[in-house]
Amino acid sequence: MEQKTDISTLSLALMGLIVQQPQSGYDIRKTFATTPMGHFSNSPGAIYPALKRLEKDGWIRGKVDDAQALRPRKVYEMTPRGRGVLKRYLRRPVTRDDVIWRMDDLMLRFALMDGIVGRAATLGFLDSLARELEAYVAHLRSFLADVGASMPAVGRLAMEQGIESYAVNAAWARRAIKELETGA
Amino acid sequence: MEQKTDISTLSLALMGLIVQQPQSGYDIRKTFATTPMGHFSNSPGAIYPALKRLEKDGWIRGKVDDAQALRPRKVYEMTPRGRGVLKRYLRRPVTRDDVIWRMDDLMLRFALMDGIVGRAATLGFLDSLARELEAYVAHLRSFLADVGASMPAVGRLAMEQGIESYAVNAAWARRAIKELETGA
DNA sequence: CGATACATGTAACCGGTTACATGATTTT
DNA sequence: AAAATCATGTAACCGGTTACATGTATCG
Repeated sequence: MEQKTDISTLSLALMGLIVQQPQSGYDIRKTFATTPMGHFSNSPGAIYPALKRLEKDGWIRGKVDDAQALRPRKVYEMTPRGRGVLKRYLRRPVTRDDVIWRMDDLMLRFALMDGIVGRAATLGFLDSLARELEAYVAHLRSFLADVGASMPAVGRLAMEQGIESYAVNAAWARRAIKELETGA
Repeated sequence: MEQKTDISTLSLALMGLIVQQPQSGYDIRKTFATTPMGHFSNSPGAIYPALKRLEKDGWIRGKVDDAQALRPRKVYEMTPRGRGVLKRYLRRPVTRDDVIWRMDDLMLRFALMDGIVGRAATLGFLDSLARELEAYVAHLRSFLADVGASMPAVGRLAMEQGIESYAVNAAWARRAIKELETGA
């Protein structure tokens, strides 16, 4: 029995909302439309099919709620199996590839994990995130030091923008660790 | 005669390399593999089909170079039509949607535009980029001020990360303007 | 009566990812 | 002889985007 371990960022966002409180696709769309969570999509043509897939995989379960709505709503809730998959996914180590290719995904994982796998795991996550970011920043800086002189000004500036972005994320992660350790 | 105006980030990166110097898919892959440009893809299954599409659209033209290679290389060069499309694309105004959904694309546009549409356009681009970023940061900050108190600590921290990223990009854009104005 | 909110969906399209194929030459 | 380099590609799959479809109920 092979275990599928890959989850798209959108699916992760959907599960992250559903795990906090059972809700319908429409509810999710409203959240996406009114908060920065909308960063993860805003089109029904992505959300409804994604919910179907999650249901087909047995990670969420939809119940038709015909009670008082104009049109029957389908309220999804997490299955135990889905919770397990989600926990495993959230506990995956942070890789270099993640920080290069999937920063969005990492931030979403961070936002969800505290409530699902606990504070200790969150702190560990932030620490490894900071390490990977710092290592990557060092790599980019040395690349820039090597070839920067021979690059046109705009090329150098573009690289600096990238480096600064990663660096500010690393600093943020360090600060987040402190806040979570001292705060509640 | 409708004019297609949409260009994927990968296609833009390909044209950006080819416009600077005619080259083959393999050359491009090497650049992607050894520089941060690799951020825009690294798989032949994306690059070769994308080159074919660009050729089919008449934006680039490939010539087989059978000279001394082990296996014949196909060297692509820009067509006048392709140059026109590229210029028009690079001159498009910066929108709010761009900064939310396509920051990568914006940075690539910045890196390419100086050489293709000139310094003045680049400075104008940076100014409107900074404005859009600052406006979006203000929007996010006011959202956070409204609902931040009622959010869990990790939610607030996640939002702060996003805000800081945009803010550092805005500051970078302002600094880039100064450097490009005073430098060469 | 028309617009808006509620609520869920489908179909066509596009393009990126993964994995594999091909085949010559040079290096170990 | 095996592995790596040069160089280009294809096929299957997946999932996101866009645009459209559907139907009720309430509000102005």
